Amino acid sequence: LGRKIQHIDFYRNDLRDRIPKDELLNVLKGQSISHVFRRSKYILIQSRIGFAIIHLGMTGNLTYHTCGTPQRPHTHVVFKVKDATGKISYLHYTDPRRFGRMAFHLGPDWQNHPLLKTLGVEPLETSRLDDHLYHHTRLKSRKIKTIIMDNHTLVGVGNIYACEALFKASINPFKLADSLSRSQCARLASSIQETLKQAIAAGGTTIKDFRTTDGNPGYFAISLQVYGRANQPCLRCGHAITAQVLGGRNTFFCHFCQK
DNA sequence: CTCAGATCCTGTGCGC
DNA sequence: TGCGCACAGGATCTGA
Repeated sequence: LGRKIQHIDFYRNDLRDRIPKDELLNVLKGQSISHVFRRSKYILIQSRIGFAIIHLGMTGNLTYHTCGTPQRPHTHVVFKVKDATGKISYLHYTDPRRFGRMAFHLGPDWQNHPLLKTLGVEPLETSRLDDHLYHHTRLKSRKIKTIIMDNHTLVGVGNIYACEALFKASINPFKLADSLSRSQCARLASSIQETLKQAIAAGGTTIKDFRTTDGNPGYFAISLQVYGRANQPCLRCGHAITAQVLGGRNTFFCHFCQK
């Protein structure tokens, strides 16, 4: 916060989408950073002009360096930053699989950006997530797992946490959404919140690539109850965990515990 | 309305 | 040892 972006170097511009270089320079170059926050998995960096919007995708990360030249392969963007004392540092955007994304928004109304305006609720900032889930599941014949992974319903729940939350709530991922009772919605809502809180407290889930901002892996993987445990015994009942594709994603659950 | 399948991408881990 | 292939995942799009 308060630091000034002096320059941005782009080493390639094809992430998931083309990086809007000129627009990002317009928003950030010569400007000081007034606010940094996130909505869903999008990081927003605010200046007087507008916002840079950054999604890290699967394998993206932002790290500080004293050197402006890329230190690792797959460093695609480098922000040159000056603090109040005049000290220069460099924020490197690195993303091997280039599933990440950079976008921009002019003016203060970031909520209207096309990537952000259709997003559902923040699960940890919604007091009645149970009601929200109940209303969102009525008259829906989709399977419940695809509903909680859909960012139009709520954000932040990817494949790993969807599997874990459904196990915690004892709900079968293939169950049709509108067949969930009110109490099942309540159980699912609190399971989602608990799962996310526990994962955040553990520093996230590292399967392979993920690193926290200090460069360490996240330790939630050791707490996973079902994800990645196909054919291993359910930790609650001992029956074998099932792996089955749902919505194009491998889905892990216990046939016996999850109804 | 819903879903399967494809798409974007690279590192990894497997079988042969 | 080395090659080819399947797989992982967030978000979105197409066609059925």
